[in-house]
Amino acid sequence: MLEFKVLKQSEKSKARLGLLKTANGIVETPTLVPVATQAVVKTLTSEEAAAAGSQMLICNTFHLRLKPGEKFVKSAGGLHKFMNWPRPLMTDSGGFQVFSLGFGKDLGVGKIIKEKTGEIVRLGQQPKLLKITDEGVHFTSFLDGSRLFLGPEESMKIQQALGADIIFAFDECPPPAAEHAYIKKSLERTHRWAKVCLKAKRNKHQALFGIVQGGRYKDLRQESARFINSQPFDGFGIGGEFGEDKKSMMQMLGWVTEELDPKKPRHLLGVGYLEDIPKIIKQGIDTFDCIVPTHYARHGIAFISSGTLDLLKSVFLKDKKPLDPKCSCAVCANYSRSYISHLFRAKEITALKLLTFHNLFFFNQYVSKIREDIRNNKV
RNA sequence: GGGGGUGUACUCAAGCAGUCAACGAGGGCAGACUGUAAAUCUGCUGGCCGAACGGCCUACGUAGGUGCAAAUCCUACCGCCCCCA
Repeated sequence: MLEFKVLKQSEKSKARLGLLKTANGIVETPTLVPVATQAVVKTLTSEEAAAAGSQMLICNTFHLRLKPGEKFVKSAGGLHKFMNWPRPLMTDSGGFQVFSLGFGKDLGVGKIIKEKTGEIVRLGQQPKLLKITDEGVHFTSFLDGSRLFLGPEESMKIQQALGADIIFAFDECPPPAAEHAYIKKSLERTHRWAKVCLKAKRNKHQALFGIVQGGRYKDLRQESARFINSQPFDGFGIGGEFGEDKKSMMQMLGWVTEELDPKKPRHLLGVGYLEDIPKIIKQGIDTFDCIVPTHYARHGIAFISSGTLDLLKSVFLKDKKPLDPKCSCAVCANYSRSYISHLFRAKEITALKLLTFHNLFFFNQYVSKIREDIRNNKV
């Protein structure tokens, strides 16, 4: 099972240094959990993901249910063996797809909304591509049009077959800027589902995290955090939206972490622009996953100590420096901006791999430095 | 030498009298992306003025012509391609 030890609680902030012991290894926290939706960190082998400093990966129940189907993964001996990742693994429950394939797609918005919008989703509203009921969510597969139903039991069953070390309760990730009444109703559903997930069977080594929702509303965030905290979960996930700016985001995170048992790990779902990372850690977050380092890499953006580079820009063709002169990764040791820029402009797939590796290494290094800072009383 | 075809913006390529500064694609440029339907998506891409509607100028091989109006029709010339001798 899961063991979580807080090695040090910062006196300057809510940040803490910890060790998360899973059946497949130990994770030093705080840590970034790179996203491996389809049982792969896109463009990298599992060995490379590890070489980039990744300690734990998160795969997706929804995607693996559709492709290849959990039975193939199970017959391969589980996710760890299937993807050759003999280290800690998480699976997301599919709750995020309720949003990303639903209102997120309809409204053309991400999880976090930039401009002030007011309340744009009302109680009773349904997204176009899927139907949310009290039992679960009916999806239409984008692969072949087939119907897929995902509810708490289904999600748990699939996650049991996949066999990750940490699995998440099936939640509704509600759209940002939904009105209070919508979030309240959604929250009741998510809480009911949380109880169903707790009752469902899972493998002995699997820890179950409950997910706190509540949108941008303080009363609902607190209510959700208290409820999830009162249940026998092994840890917490914090999901949904966090308002329109970073300040409100940190405030909202604070409402939640205040209510959570400090002895259990907290995972923030899907947040992690580089500049967000120190802030969420200071709010008491232990682990967090984010597509940014890998996703942006495939779009040509390198994260470096002095900011970001867009390798698609022609200026980099004549730039012989490494991506980041201060970075000690294998890509920076061996390749120039010029070369990587050329590969991008020539649409060579190796470009994606080189940048993904660097970004991941850079993010992991960045978080490792924060762990150091917590240890040394700097954070 | 005879016959046929063709020449369009950075490139390829549509258009074959007015709705054409010219479809589309590539390239170029700019922007977006936070529990990944994402090696993706969006916008711009002749010049000048304008926030915009729009206006003016220059442009469809070259030079003339017809016509209210030409990338589109006619004449000559130039270049490329194919077939026959």
